Amino acid sequence: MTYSDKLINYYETVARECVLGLSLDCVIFGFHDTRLKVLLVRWRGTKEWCLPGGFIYKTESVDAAAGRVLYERTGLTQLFLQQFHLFGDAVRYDVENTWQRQKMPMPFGSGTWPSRTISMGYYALVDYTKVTPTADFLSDECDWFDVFELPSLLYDHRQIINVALKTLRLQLNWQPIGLNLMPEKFTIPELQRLYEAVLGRPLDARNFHKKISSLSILTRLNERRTGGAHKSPYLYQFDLTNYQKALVNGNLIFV
Amino acid sequence: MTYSDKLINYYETVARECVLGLSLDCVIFGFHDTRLKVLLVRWRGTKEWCLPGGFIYKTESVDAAAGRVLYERTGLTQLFLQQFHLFGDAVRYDVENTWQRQKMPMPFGSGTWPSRTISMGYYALVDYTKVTPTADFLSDECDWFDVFELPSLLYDHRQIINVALKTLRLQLNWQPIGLNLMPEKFTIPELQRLYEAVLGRPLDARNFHKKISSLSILTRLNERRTGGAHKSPYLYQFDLTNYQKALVNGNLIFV
DNA sequence: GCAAAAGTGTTGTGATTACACCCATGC
DNA sequence: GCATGGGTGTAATCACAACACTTTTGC
Repeated sequence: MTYSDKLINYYETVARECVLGLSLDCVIFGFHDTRLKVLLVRWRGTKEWCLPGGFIYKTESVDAAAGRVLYERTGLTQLFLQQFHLFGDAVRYDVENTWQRQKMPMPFGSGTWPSRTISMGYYALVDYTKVTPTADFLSDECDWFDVFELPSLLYDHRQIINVALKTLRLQLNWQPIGLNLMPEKFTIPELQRLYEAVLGRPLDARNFHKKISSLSILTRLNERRTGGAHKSPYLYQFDLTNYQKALVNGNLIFV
Repeated sequence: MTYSDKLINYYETVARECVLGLSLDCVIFGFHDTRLKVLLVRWRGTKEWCLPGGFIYKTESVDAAAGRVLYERTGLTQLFLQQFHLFGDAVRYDVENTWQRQKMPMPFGSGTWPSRTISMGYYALVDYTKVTPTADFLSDECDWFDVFELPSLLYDHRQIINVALKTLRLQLNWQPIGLNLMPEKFTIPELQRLYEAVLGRPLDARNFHKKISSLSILTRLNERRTGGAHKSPYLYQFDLTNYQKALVNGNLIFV
């Protein structure tokens, strides 16, 4: 059985068992080395990348389907995962061009397969250090990219990432961004780098420290991060109880 | 041809021409007599109400489909219309119970019709005075209801309205709520009633007046609203240029 | 005249911003 | 010892919340 046959077989299975005409695209954000990252997969046999995505089983909730896609690519469960936009334009991208770039028999126009696909966008925030990027049946590779240095993307996925980033910025104050993107232990300057990476502008270290401290959402550990050619910063971890309270009160403001 | 036959015919047409398994529900907010209103339709031959909704033609954008549904129920075009949530639980409501309450042959389980429906929620803000509520093929009646005094609703539509209201409250500061819900000319106390209706709590008249004035988004007209047994308030209208600026700056804050 | 709502200003408080120096570490 | 980044406090400004009385109108 050639890969091409397998692919056709795959689309037949999807057409039988999944909701037709609706798909998911997941923008998975991570944070590493002062940069905001996004997880992409490389389409099999090509140099084209795209967002991890998938279909929804007929008896599965849409949120659960998004969780499943994320688990398959990252190995993580219980992620921070959130709807952000339904991409439903009548013509979202150049189907012909995309088909050629994917170098694969695509099911478009086959009768059972719809000629256009509506896609629900989810974004996820994950701890970069805990992710094991894993390719799937349709892809050769799965890897992180700097959100400001993206490769050539299939479909309208660049636009989807832009909308996700815009949403992330708006929700920075109301959502547990730090909690989900940082590793368990981290320093305050590292957390500041995350906020700076998301907002795209520098923040004042003293004001950041003061603000974070005033929220009582962090616990200082009796450990320091050593190795840098400078004063060793303290390590912190989130105080979950107080973090929840601060979120409910909408106090996490860095606009 | 009986109505029942027509209904079956309708669902067959939808199955042929529309995206299957995905529908729209529109929460249309209006403001009248100091109360926040929502537009509902009464299911034909029953006392059950539900949100105006519809399906998406295969070649139509989802946003355009929502605009179409709204036009059909209100007669308005160019409405403020916004996605707010995708309702995609595997089991959203008791299908059997709903079917009985609708007293109609429903297409569920007919083979071509999917056994579950995912629904995209849109909310719209409209000028109550300009709306002509119009029933459709599936409904006997279309009318406004106080958002806090809703009748018995089909499906999970009460929950959808709750989510829409929550979204509206969150977006009160960032979206042109007043511009879309108020008639062309209005008084500042009337605008204050709208904010109070959305937020569900009273606001201080002096602070409200001061805040609104400081934004320079209103133009005072040389007219007053007469007829009340009290001092006649000035009429105002929105200064669109400055309104847009204030929105971009995120200044419209009444949290 | 009287009831009902409109219109208006000041003050206190809390949050945000701007800003500069010393300290610890690795090399 | 020196370069690098970490850690810390104060003062000015701004936005928001609390608060009371006079004016206008219809009846």
